[in-house]
Amino acid sequence: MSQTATCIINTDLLLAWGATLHNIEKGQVLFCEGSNANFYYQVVEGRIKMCNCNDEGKEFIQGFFEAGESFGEPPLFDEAPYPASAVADTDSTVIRLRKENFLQLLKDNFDIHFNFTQTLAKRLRFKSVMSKEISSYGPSHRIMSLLNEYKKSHGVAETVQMKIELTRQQIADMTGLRVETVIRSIRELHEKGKLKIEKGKVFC
Amino acid sequence: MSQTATCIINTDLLLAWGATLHNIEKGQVLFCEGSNANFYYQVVEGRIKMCNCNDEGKEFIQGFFEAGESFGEPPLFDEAPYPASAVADTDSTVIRLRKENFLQLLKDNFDIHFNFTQTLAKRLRFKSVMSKEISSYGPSHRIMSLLNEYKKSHGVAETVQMKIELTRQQIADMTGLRVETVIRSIRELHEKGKLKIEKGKVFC
DNA sequence: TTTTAATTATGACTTTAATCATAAGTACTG
DNA sequence: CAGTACTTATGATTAAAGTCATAATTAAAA
Repeated sequence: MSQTATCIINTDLLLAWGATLHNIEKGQVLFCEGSNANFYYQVVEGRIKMCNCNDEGKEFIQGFFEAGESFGEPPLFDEAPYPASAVADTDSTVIRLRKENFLQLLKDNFDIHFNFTQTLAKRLRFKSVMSKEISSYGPSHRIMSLLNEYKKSHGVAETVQMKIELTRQQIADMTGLRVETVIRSIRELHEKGKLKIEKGKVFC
Repeated sequence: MSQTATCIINTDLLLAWGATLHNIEKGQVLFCEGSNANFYYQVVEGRIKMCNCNDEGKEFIQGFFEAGESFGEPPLFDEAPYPASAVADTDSTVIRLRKENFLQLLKDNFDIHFNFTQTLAKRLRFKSVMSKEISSYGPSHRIMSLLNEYKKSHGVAETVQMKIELTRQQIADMTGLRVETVIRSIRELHEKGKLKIEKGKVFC
């Protein structure tokens, strides 16, 4: 189930460098927007949500991170506080390594450093695509674009159909729309044959 | 004028590695969205705009890059095409280095590699902030947030006032709004004393 | 300085997604 | 399998930004 093959950094290596494993329950907060970063984090099992909460309580989801993926890295490099909070979206296991050890690990190992740089580049690409979508297109287009990125990140070809493990609310929070708008747009996309709804679940 | 101190990679070093300088006129395109990347780019003088053009001709500006900053890097690391186009916003000089040489340069020099990783981290932070703003807040809030980021990227403290070298149209294209909306919002912010308009120019 | 181009300004109207309210469907729990 | 919680569904209304049209400033060029 968990795609250990695409781990950013091998779990055993992290453990050898002094990393520790942590089980966290759904809903538990790992770190908060505005606080300082002391650890490098990687998902071992489950799903972590990075999100912002605005003044009126509306949530914006920066992204989900699954097995093998790292998250919350920018503050390790620019000394500024976290731009978003990390919350367990399902019961999860994460591995974390002290910042100093992580930076030393990068220094000692070019391949890992380079692999990590590739990760940031990919993340940047995802952000570029989503911000373009959010600011230039209407609901349906945004949603389709998100679903395609979702598939891509799960290694599924655009031509192959997969079950999308996101609620309408989560899609809304990732695209800057309201639940009702997402529900209506997805219905419309279903009617136009651009995706399929089965027992409420989206297949795309 | 040009902040050579904060160069991602020293110009002389790049030249020693075989980089070449290029003068480009305002409006000239350096590379296009969807094409493949062969070079690492850095601004020597002037300003480069990274942007997307949607179906209806509406432009979305991913960001501006000024003296010392690099741009268009993600494709050098993930083999995918450019997510946006690069256009000279003013007459500019850029320095570019063949991809293979650039990657070798990173391999041979940890400090540069690390410095580069820091750059990507900062860029990612900017994108996180802007996408949160665009999807969660109204025009005035988005604009203020962009202007603050603009100041930060120019090394100006939030408390100090500076002239914003962006037209209303450019602000609109960076925040996903329309010119008229930006004009009206900036007027309103001016009336509320959150910024100042002098001969049409914004001071914040 | 005069002309021209680009940018900012403002009003009237329209569209679209947000909001509010309520109901139906699905899935988890004891 | 009944009951509860969550998610999806749908209609009616509202508000806010987009659109269109036109004018006034400001900056650049002749």
